[in-house]
Amino acid sequence: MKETVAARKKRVAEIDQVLSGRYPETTALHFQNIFQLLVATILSAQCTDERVNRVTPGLFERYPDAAAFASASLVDLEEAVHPTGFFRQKAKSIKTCCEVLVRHHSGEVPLSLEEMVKLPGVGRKTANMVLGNAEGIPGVVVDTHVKRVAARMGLTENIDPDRIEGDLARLMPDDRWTPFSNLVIYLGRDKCTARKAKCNECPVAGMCPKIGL
DNA sequence: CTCCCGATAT
DNA sequence: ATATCAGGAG
Repeated sequence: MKETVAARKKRVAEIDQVLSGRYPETTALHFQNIFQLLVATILSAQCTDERVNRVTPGLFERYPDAAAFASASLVDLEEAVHPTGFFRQKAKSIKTCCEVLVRHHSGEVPLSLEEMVKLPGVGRKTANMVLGNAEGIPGVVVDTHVKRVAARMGLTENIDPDRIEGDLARLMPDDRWTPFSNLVIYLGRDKCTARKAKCNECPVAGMCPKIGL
């Protein structure tokens, strides 16, 4: 029988509560300000945070702000971000993004989703992640982990990330959007992995239809 | 839909 | 050998 919206909301609240207790601190990307988090998040595409964190300290020492990246040599930048993969793409994204920041935003990261998404190399996932974690502006982050876990746990029937974002947003108050996203991402990396999910070790297995609702 | 990149898990 | 990894652009 089909789960009601109210029942699903309650289940989400329980999942949120259990994960909050289990994973008190989930921020994995190292940053000191919103600009650094933006750059780090662009670098994190299809790559682990660990590899990103290995690169960013030296990167921000060499390029402290948007102006520095905007005037950087593309070849140097490519070399600096090389270990994170997709290095040509990412170097170009960061450089052109910083050029836009300098040209149209006084070198500062705009604090709205609509403006951030206009930046080259920045989509909704990146914008929501950055605004939520650096500025406390609520947003559901739908990355590959959230997409997978939400589907497995029966929190959405959609495949499209934008629709999943809407589905999850409607299931909880907006002040839980960012924390819940972080928790689910952590769970996705830790237990609910893409290839071989460790359901026997999962703290919210009891709330997952895959195990038994 | 493909492409970008390379390491690692399976 | 192949799928996947904190995706987004063309």
